[in-house]
Amino acid sequence: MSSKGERTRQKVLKTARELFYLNGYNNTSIDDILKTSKIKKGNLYFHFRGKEALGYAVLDSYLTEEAELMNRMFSGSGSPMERIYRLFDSSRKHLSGQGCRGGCPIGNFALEMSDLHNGFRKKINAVFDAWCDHLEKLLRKAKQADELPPSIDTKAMACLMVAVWEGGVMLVKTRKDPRVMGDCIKSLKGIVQAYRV
Amino acid sequence: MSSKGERTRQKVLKTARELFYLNGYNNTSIDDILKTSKIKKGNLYFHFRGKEALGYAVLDSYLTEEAELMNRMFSGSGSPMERIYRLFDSSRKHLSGQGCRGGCPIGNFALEMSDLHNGFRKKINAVFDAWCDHLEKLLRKAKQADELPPSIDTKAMACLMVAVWEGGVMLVKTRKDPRVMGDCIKSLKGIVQAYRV
DNA sequence: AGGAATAGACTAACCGGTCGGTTATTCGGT
DNA sequence: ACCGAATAACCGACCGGTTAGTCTATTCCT
Repeated sequence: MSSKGERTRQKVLKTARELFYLNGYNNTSIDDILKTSKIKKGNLYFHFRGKEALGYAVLDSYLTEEAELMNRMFSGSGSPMERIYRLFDSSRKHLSGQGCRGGCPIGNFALEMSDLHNGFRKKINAVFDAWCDHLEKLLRKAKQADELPPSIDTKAMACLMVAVWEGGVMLVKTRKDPRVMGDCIKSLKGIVQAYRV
Repeated sequence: MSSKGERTRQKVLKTARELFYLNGYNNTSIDDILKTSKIKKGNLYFHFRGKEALGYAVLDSYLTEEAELMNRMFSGSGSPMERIYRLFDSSRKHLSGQGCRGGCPIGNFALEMSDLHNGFRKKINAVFDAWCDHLEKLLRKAKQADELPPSIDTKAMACLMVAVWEGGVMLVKTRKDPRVMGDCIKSLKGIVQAYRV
C-alpha cells in the first residue's frame, strides 16, 4: 500500500539511478532527471534534499540489492568455482544484451567519485567489501573441494575476482565487445584448472 | 628550440591532463584549467579549438607515452612473468606514493567517456589494444619458458592481465589501500605457480 | 611593419537550488 | 455521512553562479 508520494519518490530514484549509471553522476543534471521522469522540480526537491541526497539514495539501493544478488549466487547448483564463473558469465550476457553500454554501476561511481566525495566513496567501498566477503566464502568452499591449491589466500583471491570482474566490464564497455569478458573468464579458468592436472 | 607559443601549449596540455586525471573530464571546467595553469582564456582558445580538442590531445599524449612504457617492460631483467608482476607492482608503488588518488588515467577516461563520446572511446581503445599486444608477446615468451601451461590462450590472458590491472587500480582507489593491488598480484602469482608443482 | 601570441570583457545556455503558491489527500469533530 | 482544517504533494518562476565558447583589443617578437 504505497502512498502517492512514495511512488513519485521511487520514480525519481529509479530515473536518477538509470541516468547516473549511463551518463555518470556529475554529467547528469537535475533537469535531465526532471525531463525523463516527467516530475517537476519543486516535487523532486520535496522528496530529496538535493542532488547529493539522490546520490546517497542510489548508492543505498545498490547496497540493498547486493544481498539478494549474492544469495542467488549461493543458491545455484554446481561446484563453487562453477558458480563464480557463472556469475561472471551472467553479467557478460547482461552487458551484451544492452549493447555493452553502462558497464558496472558501482565501478562507474567508484572511478568517478572516489576521489571527489568521501561519503560516496565509503558507500561504494561497502558494496565492494560485501562482494569480497561473499566471494571469499565461496572460494573457501572451492579450496575444500580441491578446486584451488591449498596454498591460495582466499581473501586475496576474492579481491582478484572483483578486480577481474570490474576490469573485464571496463574492457567490454570500451571495446563494445562482450567476448573480452569471455576471454577473461576462459583465461582465469585455464590457469586455475591447470593446477588440477 | 621551443617557441613561446609552444611552451604555453604544453603548459595547457599538462594542466588539462592532470585535472582530467584527478577530477574527470566532465568535471573539470575550462576555468579550472585556466586558473591552475595561469593562462588566460583567449590564449587557451588560440592554441586549442575547444575542450573536446583538449581531450583528444590528452588522449594522444597517453598513446604516445604508451610505447616507451612498454619498451621499459621489455628491457627489464628477469623471466617474462616476473617482468609482468614487476609492472603491476611498480604501478602499485606509484599509486601508493600519491595517496591512492587518481588511479589509472586511461581507465578513468574509459569508464567516464566510452558511452558518451565515440571518438574518445576509439582513442582509449587504441591504448588498451597496445597494452594487450605487448602483454601477449610477453605471455608467449612465458609459455615458451614453461611459466604457463601450454594450453593457455595468450591473447585471452593478455585481456585478463589488463582487466586485473584496471580492476586492481579501481579497488586501490576506492579503498585507499595499496595492499589490495598486492593481493591481486599475489593471488594471480599463486594460481599461476601452482601449475608448476 | 606584421604576424604570432596574449589578454579579458562578453554572451547565451545551463547548473543546482529556493520559494511562494496551488492542489490533492487525510483526518478529527459533529 | 459530511465538513473544514491540517498536511502532504506538487508546480514553475526565479536566483546567483558557472559553463563553454566568441570577439576585439593589445602586446610581444622578429
